[in-house]
Amino acid sequence: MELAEAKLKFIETWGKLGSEWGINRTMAQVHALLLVTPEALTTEEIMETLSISRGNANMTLRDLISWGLVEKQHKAGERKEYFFADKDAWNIARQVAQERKKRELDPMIKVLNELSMIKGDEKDPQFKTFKTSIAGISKLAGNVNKTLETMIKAEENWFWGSVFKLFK
Amino acid sequence: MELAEAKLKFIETWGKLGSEWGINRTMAQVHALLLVTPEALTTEEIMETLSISRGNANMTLRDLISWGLVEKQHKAGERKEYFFADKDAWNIARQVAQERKKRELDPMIKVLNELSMIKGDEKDPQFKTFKTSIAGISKLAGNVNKTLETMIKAEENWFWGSVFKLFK
DNA sequence: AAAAACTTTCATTTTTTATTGAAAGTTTAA
DNA sequence: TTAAACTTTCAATAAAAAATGAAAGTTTTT
Repeated sequence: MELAEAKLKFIETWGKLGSEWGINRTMAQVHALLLVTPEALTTEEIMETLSISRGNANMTLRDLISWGLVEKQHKAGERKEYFFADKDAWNIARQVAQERKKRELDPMIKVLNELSMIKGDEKDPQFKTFKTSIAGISKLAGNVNKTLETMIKAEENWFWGSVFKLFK
Repeated sequence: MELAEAKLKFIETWGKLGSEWGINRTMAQVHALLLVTPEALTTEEIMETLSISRGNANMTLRDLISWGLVEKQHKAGERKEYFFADKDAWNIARQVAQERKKRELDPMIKVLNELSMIKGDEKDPQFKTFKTSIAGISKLAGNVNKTLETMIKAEENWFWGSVFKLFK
């Protein structure tokens, strides 16, 4: 396989994975492109390589920046903005974990806490099932939350080292 | 908050979470409904409660069964099928982990392995960046994979106990 | 063997999500 | 100050995903 072909394959695969996990395919593709590109790229270059419009490229890049996965760069004497992705997989994972926690897990936990409060007749099977199910999901969400907090702060080797020491 | 209201809130929230994670909102809602319902429900009841069509209910339930989250039940002397969800959050998490691993992580790892094979000029920055990025992602994917394998086989208390012993 | 009770399929429609591109906005340079 | 270089916005359009519902399929009962 040629390098060019491999890059395309990676962009396609990363895009597909993203879309399966609720991340806009184009956004994942732009990220993939930047991941396999040593230099920072301009909007123009990204538009051309991925055949997307200026508007799409602009909004996608803004999104990637808001996810903390891409940063703007400026080259001396040039007006254009360049975009560059952190290539470190652990940083990427932490960043994604942090954002999804903030955007999705934290609000979920908030709702679960509200729902846990509900009072009712302990003899009513409807009530009991509700209580028990919510409690179980709350507990799980709490454990995931703690693990993510640890991960977000952790250094890669320490984290996996810790995990695998026990799992062996 | 009334129980009925709380149920609706849970169904809505679970549906939203699902859609953010690439799972059809209706599918997550049907799952949520079954999670807070002690008895098994018929297609008819699900259709009515969630205001969805017969076709949608049928396909969604089949999907949930294929994810291992819901099972069919038959009541003696009745022709209708009833649907019931496992309420155990750890079972649900394991089941989802197992399916997503199979459907998404495993294929990703396969592609990453192919892409890792590529040979080229170590002096070429394009090539070097590609190699390094893919290697980093591969390593991460491998660690996630191992952790999921452990989790899928694990008993809940042992798993979280192990994780938190180290993280403290 | 025909009707009744129920489930599944799938072409069509609806809804949701993503993309386009031209116009408006902004910043720098002439 | 105005033109050039570049970025952002957003109404309109297109594409993708989900939902509908009527017809076809299946199994059981009469």
